[in-house]
Amino acid sequence: MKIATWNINGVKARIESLVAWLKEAAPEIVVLQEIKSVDEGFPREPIESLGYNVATHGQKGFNGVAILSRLPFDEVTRGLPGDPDDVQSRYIEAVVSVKGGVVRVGGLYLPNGNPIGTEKFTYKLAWMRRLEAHALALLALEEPVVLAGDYNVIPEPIDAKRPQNWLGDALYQPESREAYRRLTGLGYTDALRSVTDEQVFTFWDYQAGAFQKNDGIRIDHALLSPQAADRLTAAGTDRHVRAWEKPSDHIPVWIELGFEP
DNA sequence: ATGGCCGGCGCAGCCGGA
Repeated sequence: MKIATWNINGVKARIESLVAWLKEAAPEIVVLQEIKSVDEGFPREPIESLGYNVATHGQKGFNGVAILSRLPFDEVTRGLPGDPDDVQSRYIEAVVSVKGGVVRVGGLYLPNGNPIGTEKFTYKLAWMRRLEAHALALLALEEPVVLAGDYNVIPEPIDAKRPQNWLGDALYQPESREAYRRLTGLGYTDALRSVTDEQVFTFWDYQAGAFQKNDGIRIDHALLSPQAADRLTAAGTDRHVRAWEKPSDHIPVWIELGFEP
């Protein structure tokens, strides 16, 4: 089964591209970030028409995440545990049944954190601590777990065309990269990095002709619990989508797991 | 070499993004 993540930067602005991509990529499960919509404003119909169940965790104007699944949801939970006062919609998790068990998918939109030295960066690091705690708790379930989304972390120098340009940026701070490494240290596998050593990007800024110059970064990731990593057969990106009319600045990232629906 | 964008909100121009 194919599971994908895509920061679409506004679901209403991207609905035509989303439908076109769902038709061609045909993923079983998709997590979306930056839907920038309240739940009632989410364009469910064109997606449900393609055979997807839709669960949203929206917010007015910015942020917002969603999960689409051709398999019925056994369970959906909204919000990342660990801070009841956090009002930002950045996490949604669902469980679906497959032959012989379940797959659990968490879709996340990790805070950008810029500029460093402000409460925005503090919030990012606190959010990553909460994600770490939740990821650890999920390991105890011994299920195939996929934590996919826009992590807003450039893990290594190879993950940026010009790493020196990101030295003062929250996406590439030592604290951000350490927090990401703690997730893999728990036993989660960076799916894309486990299938290739090559430079792969998932984001190119709208400004300065960044895509034309391939001045990109890899910040959208899928982390796999051991039970999911054991079933990983492929991982990749849909780079051509960035060249479409009115593109998101991020592209879809996908994995294939050897589970039968 | 430098600087160059986009979506939402709401109807001008700012906020947030990365």
